[in-house]
Amino acid sequence: MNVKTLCLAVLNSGNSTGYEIRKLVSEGHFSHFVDASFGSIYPALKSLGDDGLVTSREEQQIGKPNRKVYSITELGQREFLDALTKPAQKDNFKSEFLLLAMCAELIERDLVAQAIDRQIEYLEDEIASIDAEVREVNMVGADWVADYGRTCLGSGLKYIKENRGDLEKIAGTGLAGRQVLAAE
Amino acid sequence: MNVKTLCLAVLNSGNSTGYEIRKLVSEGHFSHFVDASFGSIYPALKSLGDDGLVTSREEQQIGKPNRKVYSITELGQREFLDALTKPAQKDNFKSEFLLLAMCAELIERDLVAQAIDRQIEYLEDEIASIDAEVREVNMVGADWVADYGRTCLGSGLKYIKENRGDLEKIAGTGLAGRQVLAAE
DNA sequence: TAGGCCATGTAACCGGTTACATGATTAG
DNA sequence: CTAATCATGTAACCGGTTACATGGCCTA
Repeated sequence: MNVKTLCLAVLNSGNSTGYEIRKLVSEGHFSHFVDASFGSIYPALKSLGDDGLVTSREEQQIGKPNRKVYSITELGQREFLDALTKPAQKDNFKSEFLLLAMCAELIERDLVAQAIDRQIEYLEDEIASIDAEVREVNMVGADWVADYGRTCLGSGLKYIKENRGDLEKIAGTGLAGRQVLAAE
Repeated sequence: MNVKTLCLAVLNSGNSTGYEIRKLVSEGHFSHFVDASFGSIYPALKSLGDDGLVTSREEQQIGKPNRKVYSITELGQREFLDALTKPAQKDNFKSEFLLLAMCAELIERDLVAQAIDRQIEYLEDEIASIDAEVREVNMVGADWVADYGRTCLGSGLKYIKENRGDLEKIAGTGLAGRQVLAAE
């Protein structure tokens, strides 16, 4: 999923500016499963315009900089539908926390506990922001996606809270055996 | 989390070759929360060697190409611990499926149903491979991580199976209203 | 008056992927 | 006989980020 398609997706549900797309995509409700920054969104929008997939009109504002409102064209809609027709790329998940958890035996207990605390806080924040953001998007599918997110994050959070003891128990147990391993 | 640190993490739990690291990291048990390819792992290993964080020795094999077995040094272990001490980067999750789900109203019902089928299959595969791979890693934390993965993926899978009807119901409902939106 | 928000845009940089080169062995 | 597995490595390329430039308005 490249930034162009992402822009089309957002614009497909209503007109928007580059600034707003970035906000939605990297702070708002979309931010939980996609991401993009100014440096890729503005060029993408420009290129989409060149290809006739979007149009734009400049809007004056009082006391604020002009904004360039983009709308998707029929061609753009077709392009977007096309992109969705081909099998979606698999989900992509990266987690430093899980890497640390995997290596727990080699890390001091305090450090592991700290990492767990931070992860819990992070997951709780994430869930809270889903609740807050879902109202800002006028798409029917948003509620379904929000529920899905709450479910997954919630079950992960519950697992960590209930089983953190097990991880903390094994923390540091590999430190003594390290010399043996190194000598091999 | 860059590839170098990732290599240190793997090597911290035992000696390994570039080939094996890639397998573990992009097909094996690590692959569910990190990723890297040959083109980044081999240069990373080389650079780690230059910095004295790992050592390597070449091993002859009969009927197979030589393998270069890397071991982490004490310096490397310290470096790795250091990397883990600073707060972990937040989890990073990307999902084309959720983007599609979010836009469900603008997509034909069949297409949505198809995407859901594929997502279910993907999640089931993912869970099955966790079960298969966890035995291949000799780290105590692996079981905890595997359980975490099963929990999260399982709850997501369950949600999709139970609520797919709701999503399919709203699929395509936005297609008629599109003209109105475009005219605005 | 300092910092944050609104708002658009560019250029340098970088981490990583893709594809290629090489080649023996083994399984189907 | 073909394809896959083992195994290491390089080079071109690319998508995207980071940081910068610009500047008015509003809030603390």
